[in-house]
Amino acid sequence: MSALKIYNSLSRTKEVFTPITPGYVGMYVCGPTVYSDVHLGNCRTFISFDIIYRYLKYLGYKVRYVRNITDAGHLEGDRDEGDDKFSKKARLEQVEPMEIVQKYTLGFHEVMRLFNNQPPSIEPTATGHISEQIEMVKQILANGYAYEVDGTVYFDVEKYDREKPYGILTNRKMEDLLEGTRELGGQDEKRGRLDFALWIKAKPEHLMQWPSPWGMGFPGWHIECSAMSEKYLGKQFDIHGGGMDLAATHHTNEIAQSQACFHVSPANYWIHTNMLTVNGARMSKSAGNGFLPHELFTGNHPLLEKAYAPMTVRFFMLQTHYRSTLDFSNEALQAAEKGLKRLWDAYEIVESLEYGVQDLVDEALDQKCNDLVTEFDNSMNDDFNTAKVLAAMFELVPVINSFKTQQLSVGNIRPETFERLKQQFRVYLTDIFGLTSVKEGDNGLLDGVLELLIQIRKEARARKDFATSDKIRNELQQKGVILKDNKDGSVTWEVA
RNA sequence: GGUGCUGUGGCCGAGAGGUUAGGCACGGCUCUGCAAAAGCCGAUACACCAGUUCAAAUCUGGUCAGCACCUCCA
Repeated sequence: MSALKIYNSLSRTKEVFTPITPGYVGMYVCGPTVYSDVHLGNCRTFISFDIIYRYLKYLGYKVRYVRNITDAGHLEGDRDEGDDKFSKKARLEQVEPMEIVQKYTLGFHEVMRLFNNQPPSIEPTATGHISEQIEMVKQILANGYAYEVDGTVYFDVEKYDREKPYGILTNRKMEDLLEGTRELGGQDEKRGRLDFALWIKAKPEHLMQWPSPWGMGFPGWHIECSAMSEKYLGKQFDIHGGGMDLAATHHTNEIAQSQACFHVSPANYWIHTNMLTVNGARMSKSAGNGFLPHELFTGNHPLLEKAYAPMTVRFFMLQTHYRSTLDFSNEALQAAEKGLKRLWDAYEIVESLEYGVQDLVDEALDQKCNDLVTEFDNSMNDDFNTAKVLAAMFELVPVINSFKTQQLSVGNIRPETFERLKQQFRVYLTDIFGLTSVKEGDNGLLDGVLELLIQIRKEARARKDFATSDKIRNELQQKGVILKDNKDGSVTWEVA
């Protein structure tokens, strides 16, 4: 089997993945800021990392997956002043900031559950790690990479850059970065234009504040991830992930903080997932083009023609590589819905098939099946190329369907080939891709009624009373139930 | 302005010097009482202009168009 290769943002190339400790992987992913509902773009990132998490486990690694909840310190504006997002929202809704945090954390978890994302191993919160953040700020100060001005502590970017390249993650030079920022105003406390706050002095009316060596205040946004990743994964760990939008500022600052504090680069592999777009423009909260998951599941959105199941959306995302932008549209979603059904039907068929007696083995067919199944792992090892895995799976669908219709016999391939095909189909679809059945749940009553109708129709057909049989089928179809007459005389039904 | 990325058939999207990606939609055929489903076959392609090469959608240079980040956002 090929070795796992991961595109590393640090080197901008695909690298063979080698964990620090053989057999173990530490992975940190930047989680949501819980001051409002997560939109689909956020979900895409977490679904991408869920697949990565599941695949690493499939490869046999023991994975510690840490994903934080940001519930403090995230400022509204681009300057290190003003309220954080929680305080602002709390004032708006006239509740406690922690009520905001609780509400949207629960909502986030519910959405993750609907998408069948596995929970991370540890989900630490910023407010739960204030002292760790303070300790880190103290150490950075002691190491000389930060300075305090009136209760606020800033990171000295230009000093840091003289020793370590600050813009290493996004390949930017200091001069270019400075060019893109405004001049410091007279009232600015910061020494350098790129300096960012590690700890921020709170105004008396500020709702969320903690005591620190610099007075009452709250942590800057970036320090929480550095402090919590160090606490649970160590000063150096394997993978750090997040959305691409976080690379230039948040992750760049994380690297600088950790280096300044511990003198090592925190993560070996940086993975960045690309954005979800709507009509070619990035989906974002501020642009107002965000889709909420429940709008999608209910179809209650002006741009949606119908509702889409969570699994349809998950599958839709799997059809694109995680580093490509993915454009969101009705057409694409409908195509995904049909494609998933075709694939899932084939999966159910292969699950129900048993290997009987070996027939004359069709060498070309046997080889084709084996090659396509081998493609699954090879494609995933090539930087988690889920789209390519799906292509291989779809190529197996006609083969599987032909086993059912007996246009091909299962005995035409070797028993070990069949078992491997069956197992890998299941493992990939359910364990790695995390897909579940989109069918309606068990409904004994409906089941019984339909069996009766199918029986009456069968009798009508037996006496060639097609008017009656067609009436039953057509009217059921209008009610949303599709009957299918199979070759072997059996009849199956499904909800449209 | 800086840093990157992208431009693939009607739509969505992989791939990456020679070999069918795949899905959806479309056309033909088979099966079927008729359908549906399924199977088989098929058409439509790599933004533009040069260059390298026996061979380029794939490499190089240029042109055009778009996107993202550099400011809160996954």
